[in-house]
Amino acid sequence: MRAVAASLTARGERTRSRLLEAGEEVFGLRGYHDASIADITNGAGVAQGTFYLYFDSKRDLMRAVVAERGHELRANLAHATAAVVGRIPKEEAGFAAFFGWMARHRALCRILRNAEYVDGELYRDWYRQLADGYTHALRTAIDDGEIAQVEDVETLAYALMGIGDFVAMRWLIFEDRRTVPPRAVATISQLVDRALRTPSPAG
Amino acid sequence: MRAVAASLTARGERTRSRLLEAGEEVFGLRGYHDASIADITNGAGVAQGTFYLYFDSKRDLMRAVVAERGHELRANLAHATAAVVGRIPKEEAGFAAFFGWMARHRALCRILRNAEYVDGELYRDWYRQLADGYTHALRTAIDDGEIAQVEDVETLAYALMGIGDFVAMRWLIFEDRRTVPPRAVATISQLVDRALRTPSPAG
DNA sequence: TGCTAACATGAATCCTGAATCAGTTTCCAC
DNA sequence: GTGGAAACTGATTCAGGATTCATGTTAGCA
Repeated sequence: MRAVAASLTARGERTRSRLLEAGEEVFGLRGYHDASIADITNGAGVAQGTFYLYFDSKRDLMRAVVAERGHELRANLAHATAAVVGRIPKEEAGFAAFFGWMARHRALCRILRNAEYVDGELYRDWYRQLADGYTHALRTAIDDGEIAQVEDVETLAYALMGIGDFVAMRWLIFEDRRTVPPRAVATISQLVDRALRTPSPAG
Repeated sequence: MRAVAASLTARGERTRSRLLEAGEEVFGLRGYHDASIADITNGAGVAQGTFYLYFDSKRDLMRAVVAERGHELRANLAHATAAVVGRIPKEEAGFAAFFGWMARHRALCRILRNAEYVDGELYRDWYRQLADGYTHALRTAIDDGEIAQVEDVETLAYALMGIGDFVAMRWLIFEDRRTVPPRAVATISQLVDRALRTPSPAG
């Protein structure tokens, strides 16, 4: 029953986008359940009723925030690695881009952990979409002899994602830092290099 | 203002423990916010008022559940690796024990992701306590030349924890399986072995 | 048997906050 | 400059659920 459905003038577009940003911030700060619509509309500088012109419900906003940022992140990662040659250098560029993006969206980092009970599908999809692309890229690299064989490629993808997620969490959330420190990034490079490099020079 | 404080007869102990178990289950199923006290007391087979004889609040129960299970997990991991010789075999035993324990406590796996906004300290402490012990063990192994040097040992600990967490999530939560499949465990063994093994036989 | 403290009950209270709605304001095409 | 559609407003409604409380039940001990 969204009143302002597909159309949206420039003005409406701006308001929607302000709500989206306020939502990201407030959800990140207070968590989904403790974030009130009033908090969000205050943050966006509109009245409470305005909220429902753009989103069906609080949950609907949450979905929109995660979906929107998910697109951005995946596009960002694709762009950051596209020009890099070789899977291992691509991994390093990918981790750097991931940490950079997450540092700029720390709220989202926290939102995601909250998302499972707001919308289970949403939460799974966030990781699955990342994992699917990742798995495919890794499999190609293995087939091309660029990186070492593994028993299960999908597990490799999840393992690498887990590394990124936890190291980001350690610094950006636990310590509330604005960046992941270089020595942490360097450590990941070492690990990835050792874990993925083919045993002998590829033939 | 907990009525039945430190004393607790056998009967009281039993009731408390039933509430704790019901809490773990219901929090895991519905999430912290959607779990009602009524759900929990139903699950435990007691009346609503009884809840407040044992816990100050819903949040207090959450804390108790996480703290109690945290102790169990750490004890379990310590026990599973104690008799194993060598850091890399210890890692394999540790991952196996972690997956086994998590499979038996899938609710907790989901609860944790929810815990950040219920009690931030609680959430951080869960990982920090694991990471601190882990970091110490890895540093010792590096000093002993058992595993390869890394730039930052704590990052290594978080990276390994992230691998375990994500692979557990993939199978136990996303697929709702009762175990992590052997090929996933084998893949992790390969990765850990490659990432940690010293380049040349240790001197 | 009767007494007391521990344990248990569940209806009633009370507050929070999502969603609604009856109107008001802005914008632009004509 | 006027009509109407698109935006916007914020007080009000309403349901859900955490917590309380007045009261009942059990178990062990003199």
